[in-house]
Amino acid sequence: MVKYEAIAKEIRSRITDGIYKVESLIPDQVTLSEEFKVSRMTIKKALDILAMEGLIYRQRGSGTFVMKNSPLNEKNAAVNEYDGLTKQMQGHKLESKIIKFTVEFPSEEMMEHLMIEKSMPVYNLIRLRILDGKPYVLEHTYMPTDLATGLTEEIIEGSIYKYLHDELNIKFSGAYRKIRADKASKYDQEYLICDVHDPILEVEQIVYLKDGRPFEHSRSRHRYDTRSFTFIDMNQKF
Amino acid sequence: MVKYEAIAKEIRSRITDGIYKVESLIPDQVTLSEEFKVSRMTIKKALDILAMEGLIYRQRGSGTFVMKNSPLNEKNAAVNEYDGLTKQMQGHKLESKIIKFTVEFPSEEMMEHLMIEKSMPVYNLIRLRILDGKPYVLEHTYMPTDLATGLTEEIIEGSIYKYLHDELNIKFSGAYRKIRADKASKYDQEYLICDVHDPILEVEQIVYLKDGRPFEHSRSRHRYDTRSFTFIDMNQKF
DNA sequence: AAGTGGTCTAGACCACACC
DNA sequence: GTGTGGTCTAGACCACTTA
Repeated sequence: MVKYEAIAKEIRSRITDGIYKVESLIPDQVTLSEEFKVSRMTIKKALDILAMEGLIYRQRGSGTFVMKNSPLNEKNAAVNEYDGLTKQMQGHKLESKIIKFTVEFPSEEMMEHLMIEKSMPVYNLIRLRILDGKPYVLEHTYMPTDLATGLTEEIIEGSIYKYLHDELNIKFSGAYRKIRADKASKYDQEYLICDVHDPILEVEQIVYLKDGRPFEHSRSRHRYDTRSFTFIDMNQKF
Repeated sequence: MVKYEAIAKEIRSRITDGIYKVESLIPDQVTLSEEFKVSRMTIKKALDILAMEGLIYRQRGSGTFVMKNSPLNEKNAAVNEYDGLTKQMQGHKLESKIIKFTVEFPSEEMMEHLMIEKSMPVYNLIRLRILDGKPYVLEHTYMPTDLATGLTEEIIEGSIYKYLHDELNIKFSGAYRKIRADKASKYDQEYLICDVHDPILEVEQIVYLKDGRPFEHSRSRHRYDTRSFTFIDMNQKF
């Protein structure tokens, strides 16, 4: 681990352990650089991380404070979802029911989303994810066959992302997401076991590889009463 | 403007103008530092910004590429909302209809969200925002009276955030948000002019001041067919 | 005036990819 | 080996707050 990450980790635990108390000043950057025997730039980089996490707040001329933080101390499962549900839901029983698993040529829309030619086949996958025995989310996923090669029913019954990571050594750079509310389709009603008039929370997602190629397009449809998305925006310019 | 911001801006326009073409290498950091006559650290800081925006991707040993970007070139009104709707919706006609504007003692829930005592009065404000003549969002807002002092009907008919910024010189550090789908309440139906069975997209938001104090709690309820939230997560660790 | 955090420099070394 | 980006340094200057 690099120095600034290690220092950020140490200071973070001092905050959560109460050594640096809420709403009080922490030592200034020069003092910290002497304590950790690093340059001030390195200390600043460590503090940048904590500021992005919303743990501290810095004011030119005054110093660095520990933030009052109501939502931050909670385990905030922020909207970082492209590492898959399996990883997020550790400690829960997560099952997958495969509803559809085919290979087909892409639609116009999918050609655009995945930036592929008509001739590149895509996996078309519909999975119902069941959390602790209850229907949780219905996922409609498209992946180009040249990037997610060798998918089998066995793999997609478990964790696709584990397979991609461990077997194909695929790395992601990030994702584009769109969240909206929608009416329940017949599909939603059947598999999520919800009423015609129950709202659905849909997350449309395009995941990108490190080189910028789109790797997956999916629409995840959630029951309105089992899922919400929380996140934190800190340190934006005003 | 500081150097690295100016350089980021220049490189950003070279990308959007097609001078640096998609999927191709851009000049290396040393070359750029010579061109802009700055140190390499400053170039790196400029590139950090563009990487966070998802415009470029850097690979150790290889260089810096322009990302293939479908959603990124679009005007992505990301989820940075605490600077108010007025600022975001420039070019559109935005009206506000005040439905409720009172001062009251906080509920247990609001005491917790805003981290205030029972004795600190809060503004309770309900506004319907009307975009280009159509009902757009119904906002339920609570603000402590000691932080948002001097609110009047006149102010809240326009831009509250402009008042806070220009008159009270208040600065924000960020916000906590939760997005969910919900059924339409009687209120929603009446003011957003929607059907009993239309889903609602609700954004719950707590905005924080620079010193970490909670400044506003709001629930913004949107028609499901007029609003979605898009955002980009880039450069996460995997 | 003193002390704080923010920026910037010039240079060094390292990790990694490619040849 | 060469070239790339990532980290780190020691020091400088600036912007800002507080006294």
